[in-house]
Amino acid sequence: MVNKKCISRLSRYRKTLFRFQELGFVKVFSDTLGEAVGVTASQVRKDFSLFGISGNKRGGYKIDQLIDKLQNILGKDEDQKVIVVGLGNIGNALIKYKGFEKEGIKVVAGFDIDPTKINKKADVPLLPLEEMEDFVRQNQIEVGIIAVPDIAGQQVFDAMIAAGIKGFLNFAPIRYQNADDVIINNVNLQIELENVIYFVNALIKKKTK
Amino acid sequence: MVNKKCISRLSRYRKTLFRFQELGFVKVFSDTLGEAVGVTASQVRKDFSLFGISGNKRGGYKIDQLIDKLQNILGKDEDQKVIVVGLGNIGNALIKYKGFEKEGIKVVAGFDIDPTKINKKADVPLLPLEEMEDFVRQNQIEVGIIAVPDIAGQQVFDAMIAAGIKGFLNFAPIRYQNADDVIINNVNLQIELENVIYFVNALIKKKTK
DNA sequence: ATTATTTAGTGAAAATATTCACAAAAATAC
DNA sequence: GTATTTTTGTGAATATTTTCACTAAATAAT
Repeated sequence: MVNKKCISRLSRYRKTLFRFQELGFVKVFSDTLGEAVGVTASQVRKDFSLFGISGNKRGGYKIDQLIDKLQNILGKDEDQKVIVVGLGNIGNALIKYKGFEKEGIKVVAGFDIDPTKINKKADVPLLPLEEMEDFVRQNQIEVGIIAVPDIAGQQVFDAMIAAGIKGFLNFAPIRYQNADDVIINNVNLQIELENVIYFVNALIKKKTK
Repeated sequence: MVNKKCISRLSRYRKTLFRFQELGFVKVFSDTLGEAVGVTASQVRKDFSLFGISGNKRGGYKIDQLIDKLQNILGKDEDQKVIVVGLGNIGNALIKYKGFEKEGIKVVAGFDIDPTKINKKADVPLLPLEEMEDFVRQNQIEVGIIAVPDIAGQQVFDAMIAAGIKGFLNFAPIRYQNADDVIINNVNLQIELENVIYFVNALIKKKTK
């Protein structure tokens, strides 16, 4: 079944395939790719079969074609424009982060309610929050990153929905109300870190007993 | 079964319980808590049962006791010290990020190979990478955050392992070699964003057809 | 006191996700 | 040109996770 985890794997396959391509490889097998990505060969084949991607028996998959198909599935035929709302530590980091551009994702603007954060002439323009809705409509932005404090989250979310944003990468540690018909992917760094701490403690307990 | 997702839910329960506690509530039911967190009541009860947490039939769970037990499980009886390696955009943001402190997690130092990033007198000291191993040993750090470029990842990882770090929150988009007996939690913001983009496109296709 | 109601705790069932295992196709070897 | 090997594609089997559904305990109502 096609779910979040499955799509993440496709992203990882693609990334690995780019690397293989750069190294001059032309074809790849499910076991090679699987090993590089850290999944089983069956998983690779099952994922591909789910999306109707096929290779050649005994011949593996042609890397070029495979990348093309993945690009198509992951929607990277053209650049994807995203905005960042909230220019605190995380928001600012994401705007400066170069990793997105490689995959055809372009952060086109940042927004904040704090006037001291505004810089319309910056490389990626940093604009006042009240300009967000117009900007989104004019530039037909579909995806936004929320990096505001939890207290401001719902309000910002509502405004983004009103402007027409359909997908959210959300760093604010809250669950949004009226979130039907949109995609929300929550990233909670606190929880991720707590997870590490739990399993480290579990590991150490296991060893000492 | 106790897995990453399950522990994440415990973290979310705890967070929600703190909120309830602040609002003056004394007890909570599995359905109330579940709704607040966004999971079913059965899921809440199952999770608790897995860790031997019990409430009272018809009486629900006492919030104080519940928090205590969760603190115990998640290892927050005392402060957890972590370091950040890599003082680029993400690394810096994490050092300044206040969200961790609330849950008893303290970022005690940052490290980078670039001398211009060093500031030993900062609130959270920013130190040269070569001091990392000593620092980790002297302060008995068990958990570290890797926020270096992928190219530097493995080397930094090896050094951290050598110093005795047992758990990693990793932002570098690579899979580490020789990663047995340690905990690695990978966070890949690119993949998370690509996920949103995929599902937004899928959503829009579904509507227009 | 007795009855009715609510809610935890938990095995069983259902739903999901992953792996297995093998047939069929393609390439290679002889 | 036939046999052998390799690797895909996939239905079946297995494993994992979540939900269901019911028992039993606690509380409240009569």
